Amino acid sequence: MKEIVLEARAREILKDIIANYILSGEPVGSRMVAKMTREGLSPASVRNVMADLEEMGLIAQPHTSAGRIPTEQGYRYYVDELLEGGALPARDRAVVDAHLARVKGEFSGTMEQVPKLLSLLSHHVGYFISPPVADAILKHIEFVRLHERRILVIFVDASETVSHRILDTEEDYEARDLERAGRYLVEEFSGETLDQIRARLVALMAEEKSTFDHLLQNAVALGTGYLEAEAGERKLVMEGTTNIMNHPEFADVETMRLLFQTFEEKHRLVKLLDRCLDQAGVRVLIGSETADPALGNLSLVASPYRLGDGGRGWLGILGPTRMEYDRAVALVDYIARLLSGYLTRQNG
Amino acid sequence: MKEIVLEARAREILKDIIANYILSGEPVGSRMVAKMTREGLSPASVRNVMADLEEMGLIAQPHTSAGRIPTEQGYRYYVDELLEGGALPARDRAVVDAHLARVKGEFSGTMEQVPKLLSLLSHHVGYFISPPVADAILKHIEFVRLHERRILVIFVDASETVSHRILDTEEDYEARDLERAGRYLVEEFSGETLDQIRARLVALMAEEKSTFDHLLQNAVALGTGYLEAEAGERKLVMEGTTNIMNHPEFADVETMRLLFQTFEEKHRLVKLLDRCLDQAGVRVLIGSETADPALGNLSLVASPYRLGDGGRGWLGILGPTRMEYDRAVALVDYIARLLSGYLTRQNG
DNA sequence: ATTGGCACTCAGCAGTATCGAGTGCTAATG
DNA sequence: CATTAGCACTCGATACTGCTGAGTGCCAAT
Repeated sequence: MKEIVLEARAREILKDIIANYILSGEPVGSRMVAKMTREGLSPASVRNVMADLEEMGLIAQPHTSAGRIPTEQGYRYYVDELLEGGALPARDRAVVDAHLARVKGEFSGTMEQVPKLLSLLSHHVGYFISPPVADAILKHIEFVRLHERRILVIFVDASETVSHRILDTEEDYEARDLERAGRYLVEEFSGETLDQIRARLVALMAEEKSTFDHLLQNAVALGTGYLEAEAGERKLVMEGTTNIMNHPEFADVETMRLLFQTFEEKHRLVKLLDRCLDQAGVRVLIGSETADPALGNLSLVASPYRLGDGGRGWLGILGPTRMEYDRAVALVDYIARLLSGYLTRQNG
Repeated sequence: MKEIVLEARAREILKDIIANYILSGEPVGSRMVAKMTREGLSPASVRNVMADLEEMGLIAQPHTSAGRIPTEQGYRYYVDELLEGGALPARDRAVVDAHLARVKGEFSGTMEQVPKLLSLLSHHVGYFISPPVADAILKHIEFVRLHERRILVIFVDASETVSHRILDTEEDYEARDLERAGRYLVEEFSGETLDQIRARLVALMAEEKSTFDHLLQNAVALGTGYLEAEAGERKLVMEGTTNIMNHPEFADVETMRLLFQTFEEKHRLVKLLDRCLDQAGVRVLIGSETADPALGNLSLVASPYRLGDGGRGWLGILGPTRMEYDRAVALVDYIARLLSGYLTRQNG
């Protein structure tokens, strides 16, 4: 995409148009802008500039006799160039602090609270995506015999996330062996990520094949069984989806139906964010940039967070393209930083 | 409520009106009914009967020059008196059988599949409510030391439901003691419900207070800690909420917003069903009978299921009052019976 | 008891007129 | 030469109109 350069006045006017539209939701006319802008420009002059902005594709008219609304590119420019990254208001910071302090360090509580907070303070949809299980750090693992050839695997992550899975095995294991297998795995691999463990297990098996005793083989078999089942999985929690309905641009029932169906297939959003996994800091995807037609004209504000050394997850806000980006970015950024601090400290 | 008695012809006509309205969603006029009814009644005669039915409050006109639609009482009469309880079509039975066979006996899988099935086959919202935790039967319990004074309790139910909870304790327990405590509880209380266990624990403590060794005290303390935290809790899974949007009677965005907000507070539905816990068999609540204004003109079809001896849960369908009650009832009934069979057998 | 006939009601729809917000262009202005 | 006042024009929104047709209630005829 070619660089867009605007002189000061055009920038000012574009900013006014977008800011106004975000607040009111209605097309902004030249008179309105003329009133807002500091220097007493006449509507006619403003119109000239607006014509230029329209030619550049930054704003558009819904119909001939209407004011202008931002295009996606307009929002893009606004977010990239015109937003001065203010801090989150103290009031909101206090709310976040209070809620997160209560679940400090406990991952499952965090997973509940964060999307609620994001939704509450933004009035949009808040989401929280856990790091991939493959990056989880082993703290404890336990095998429980349920029946013959049916074993419950319980896995505890360094951040105290508990997950479990029922495995149907070929062989029938005895409770005592399972216990020892679990203890062995904890002693040997505690503190490593599942990916690392998997790698070392394979290496160990190749290297010392002959010297393996039955116990170790069991542990390995069960461990890899668990790993394979869980590996790429991530959990997504969304909160406040009904907020979407408050916005007039989604008054159309058909659009809404599509949208909510998308919400039900959560993995889509996860995939979407995986594509920009490399990025650090807050990232904003506007409208069609999400590359998911079902998301229609929604925007996504996302930030990664670090879970100790154990991997990265995502959190953020999903709302209409007409969103208060400054607030949204500040909020997401604040929570992501705070959370990384908590979870990392807790884990060190 | 006073008994309503109708002669054969009125019953026939009422049934035709409601059946037709359920299918078409549009008010049914006298001409329409005259065409359907076997004996060649003229529209004028039908009108007379309709006037009677309206007087009795079973049907109503949305406006003067429109046909009739059923009132809530009309639906009530229809469901109670006019519905011949046909069996679920073989086609649907096959779908249910196929899906449930795959998760046969495994509770967590069932909990996922059942609401999906209900939603899929009814095109409405399917829900599934687990039995209260207090009725769960202990199969295995395990304590894991996470930090000092921070313990993970893992509880496995006879139906292989796994739940866990993190407890912050007063005392710092050693890993070895925790292990022994867990083993003690399993040996002593395995096969009993949490409620029974709680009762016996209290009794034991009162009775042999002096002879208690430290270990047992620990086990009791931890066990009751877990019990108190979890006791009344039940889980609710809902599926297919977007189906609601397909129905024209919910085209209004404001109604829909309210409805979805209600869906987010799941406990409401649970409470609702707890009020009719005594009932056996399929139960139908129509419109305001749900006693929850936010549910607007929705109806609820519900049936309890038995989880072995371990307690009862609920499953069912939530849809517009204009619902194919015969199909819905047959579906809910079939799944509830099938499930009770599976889960009970598995557990014996 | 049933039914044909008839006057009546009323939602929905299409057509029409009006209004006003906002534009683009042009000519006048400092 | 940038700015601006003025003006003709466009077009969505709104309100009013009349028409149509589905459906009713009632009454008199069968």
